[in-house]
Amino acid sequence: MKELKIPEATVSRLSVYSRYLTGVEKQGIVNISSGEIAEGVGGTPAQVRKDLAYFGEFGTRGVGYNVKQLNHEIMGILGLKKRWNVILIGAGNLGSALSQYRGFQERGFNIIAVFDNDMNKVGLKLNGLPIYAVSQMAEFVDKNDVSIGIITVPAEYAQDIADILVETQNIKGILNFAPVVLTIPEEIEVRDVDLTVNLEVLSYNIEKK
Amino acid sequence: MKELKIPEATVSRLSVYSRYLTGVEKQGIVNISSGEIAEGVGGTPAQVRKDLAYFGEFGTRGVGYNVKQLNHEIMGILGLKKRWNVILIGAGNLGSALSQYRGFQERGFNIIAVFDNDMNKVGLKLNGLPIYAVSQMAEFVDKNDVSIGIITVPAEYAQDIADILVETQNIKGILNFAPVVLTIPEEIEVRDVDLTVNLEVLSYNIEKK
DNA sequence: GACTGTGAAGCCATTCACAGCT
DNA sequence: AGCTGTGAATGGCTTCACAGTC
Repeated sequence: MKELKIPEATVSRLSVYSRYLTGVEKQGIVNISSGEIAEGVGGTPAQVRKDLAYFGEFGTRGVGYNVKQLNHEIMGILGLKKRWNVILIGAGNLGSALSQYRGFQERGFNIIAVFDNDMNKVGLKLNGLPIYAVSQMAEFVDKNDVSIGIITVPAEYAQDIADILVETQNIKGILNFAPVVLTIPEEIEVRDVDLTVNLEVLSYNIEKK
Repeated sequence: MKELKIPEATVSRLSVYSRYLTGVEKQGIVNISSGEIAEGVGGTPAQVRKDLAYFGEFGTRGVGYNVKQLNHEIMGILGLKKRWNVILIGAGNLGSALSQYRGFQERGFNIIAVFDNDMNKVGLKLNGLPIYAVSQMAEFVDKNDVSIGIITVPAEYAQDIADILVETQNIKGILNFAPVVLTIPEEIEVRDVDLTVNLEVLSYNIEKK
């Protein structure tokens, strides 16, 4: 095992491997080769082995990997052995969809509250989750050990929300769905999810032909 | 201008540049430098110039780029001068969110119908869009010149939906939100959007520190 | 003086190919 | 024989640095 710089693409793939392995595990399969994993996730065997080798020697030569054990290792690497408390800001359509998204729960992310500035929504529930006013957000974050915020407000409000989250000193990461670049101190992790970019790359690739 | 292989990352960034320029254009700004674009989208000036240079010489030395003209060029490159007819398969939460998502409309993607196999939903409207049965999908695609399908069904049904879309001979691209690898003939473009991967990379980056 | 366009250099990620275990 | 782990080779993307143009 080497303590090298890990490619971000490797980390993304580990996440995919882990979800795939979770499914395989449920089927009761005990061992799996890099080739089988590659097949299952749409990659190459060499890539799978290289990705895993950044973090240790998890396999057995001639045999492959123990599914359960490997998945456990990967989840440890990704920080998924514990559960994360997450809040969602923006009770619009996308926020509503994400608040109910099974995948987050299944992978250890508990969305515990939703925040919005629309006073018609505040006090109501969104898929069983309480909706609070943004003015209550900082206090809530600190009291409830929230470390990740998901921003699904319109672009023009995203920076304001980010500023409040940063101030809490508890938030360590932000998943931003607003199509705007956030200015955030670098000790806080930010990832942008851009839904239209994906459609536009598709459009480009189609037209190119 | 060279007809080289274009990095996919470049295409993604062009999409971001274009959306940014659309905003700048609305402010009535006429010219912009690579440095200003970089600032606006969170990149570097050299990157911006290199990305654009793959497709032509759009700027003026000493001056910069004409905002409106550059945006028009980029939209042409991305295939966004026309509008695309899009259908959405899966009238669940995520589908509902996407069907209403402004960003798609604004960028030239018309979602014209939603399909679902839940007979309690079929016949109803989702944010003003008709919900049809999946059995009607192939016919609809061919009659309405639909070229892109957005899959938001659970993982276990995604391949079946993809198979139907492929059969239509009209669909040219698929945006897949199901966390599963689709088997698709290579003449059809596929892009996967994986929501949990982003959260897990965030988790990894937070833990790493 | 300001800013683009671009070859060259540098850096990062993927693929290859094989030694090393079981 | 089968499959992992990994240095080396390759390929691709980004950054640098400067010539070219206005």
